[in-house]
Amino acid sequence: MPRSQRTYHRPPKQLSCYTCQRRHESEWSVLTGEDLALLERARTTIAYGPGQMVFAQGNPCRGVHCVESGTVALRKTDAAGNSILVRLAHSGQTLGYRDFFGGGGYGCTAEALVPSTICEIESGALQQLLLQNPALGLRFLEHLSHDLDAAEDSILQNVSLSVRTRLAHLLLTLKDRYGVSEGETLVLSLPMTRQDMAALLGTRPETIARTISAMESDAVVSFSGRQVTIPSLENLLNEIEPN
Amino acid sequence: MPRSQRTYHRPPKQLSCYTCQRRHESEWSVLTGEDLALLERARTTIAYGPGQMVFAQGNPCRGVHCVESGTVALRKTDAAGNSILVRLAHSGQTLGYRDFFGGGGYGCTAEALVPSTICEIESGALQQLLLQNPALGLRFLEHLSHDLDAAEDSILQNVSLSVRTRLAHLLLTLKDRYGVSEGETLVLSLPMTRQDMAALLGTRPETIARTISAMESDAVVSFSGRQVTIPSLENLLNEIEPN
DNA sequence: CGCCAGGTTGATTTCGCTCAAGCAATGTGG
DNA sequence: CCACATTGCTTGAGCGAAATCAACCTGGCG
Repeated sequence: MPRSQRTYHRPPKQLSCYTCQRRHESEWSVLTGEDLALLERARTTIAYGPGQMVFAQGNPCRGVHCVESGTVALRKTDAAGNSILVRLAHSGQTLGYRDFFGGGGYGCTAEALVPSTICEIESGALQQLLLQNPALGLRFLEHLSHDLDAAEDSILQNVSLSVRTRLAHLLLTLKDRYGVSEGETLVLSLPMTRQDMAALLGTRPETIARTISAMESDAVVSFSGRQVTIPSLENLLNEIEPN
Repeated sequence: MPRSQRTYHRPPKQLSCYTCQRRHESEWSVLTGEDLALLERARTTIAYGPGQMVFAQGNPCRGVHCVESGTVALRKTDAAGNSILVRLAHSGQTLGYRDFFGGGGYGCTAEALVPSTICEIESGALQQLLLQNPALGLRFLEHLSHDLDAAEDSILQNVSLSVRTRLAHLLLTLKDRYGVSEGETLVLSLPMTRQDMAALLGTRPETIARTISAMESDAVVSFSGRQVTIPSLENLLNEIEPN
């Protein structure tokens, strides 16, 4: 359950697809001229606070969502109420395309973890763009392929690797985006709670806590709230190659 | 390791995209006229025997593959040698599109489980078709979206459900394609070994054997080689709703 | 101040893995 | 045609990683 479902929105600063730096990293980079103008017209920008929901699993898909800034968690819940954190989405990434193409409702719930600015592209315009510009579809195909690849890797990881190894993997993927290097040591500030980490690794919060203290007593990492200190990247890398 | 990697091929009977019944269930159903003619020209048909490899993980992607008849297993192996069966592909389904769109090599190995006839569509032609006909790309986007959805469901299942429940799920999904109803009881002939079932559920062959005998002593199912008898579908359905 | 969600720690249990042995069916070569 | 290897399957014994249940701590906040 997201911390807050209130519809409080920070007033977004003025954005435009023409000036958006993120656009060049995204699928929309293939658009020019009239196509880009259509995108601009179909866009709505909304600012979300931490804990606010961007869209909810099962709701009809309104369009796709571009993260201009911030971090968004995608959660999936099954009928029995079990839930996992499918993945994190960062600035420059597009959300909800899976649901747009697949039809039906959203397959997961999206929740902003930190203050985030997100543009929403309305379905009709997107449909039109895709039919006008095959290159856009190809970009989405590429994106979706990589996501599928990542999902399959994640299945394989879950069945074959220990929680400790998976946690090491997670920290290593987070370091690029949230880490600051201070000489030899590396400091990262986690964008999420331990419960979220547990949901991401397909385990329980207690297990995360235990694994963290085990790694701390081996001096591989040092946690303090959401601050993680990694004295030697070398040691952390050794965690994922146990042989 | 596939049973056989010999390049022995049964002579395929003459096929054509124009007469292919499977085409209407597939992405290619949106093609007409010159596009369809291009598809026909880019097609090569190959017949595979059980255990033969259609393509291997890591190899460069030659194009996409359409299953005209048969059943194909898609396996994925990680660096440490752990392997899972990602999914099964049946007649009318297209394989290798993920790898085509994502670039790089094939992300998994495809192996025919039963005698199968598979058409290969060469990359260049596919690229051209996608640029000429945006609707084709949309069909692939839809397909890929569903696959991603299935992969995420599978992650959720693996972490939250017991092997017994997952096995019940598997039998229920197989019943539509491989089951024959005999009055009240249902008989299905599995297209795969128990080892494959284990790989599909992310577990070990021993665990599958144990789970099967547990379910047999509860009279939910009855196995005899690859023949499974389900006296009451009701009972099997109860397995997946334990409350 | 007390509440509460998030986090930690401990004790116990359990599910599934590992290792190991044995069996049946199939295939192979002498 | 038999001896032997191979492959798939089953069963047993023991173990271990992680889940569960439960208590307790901590910091933020109304």
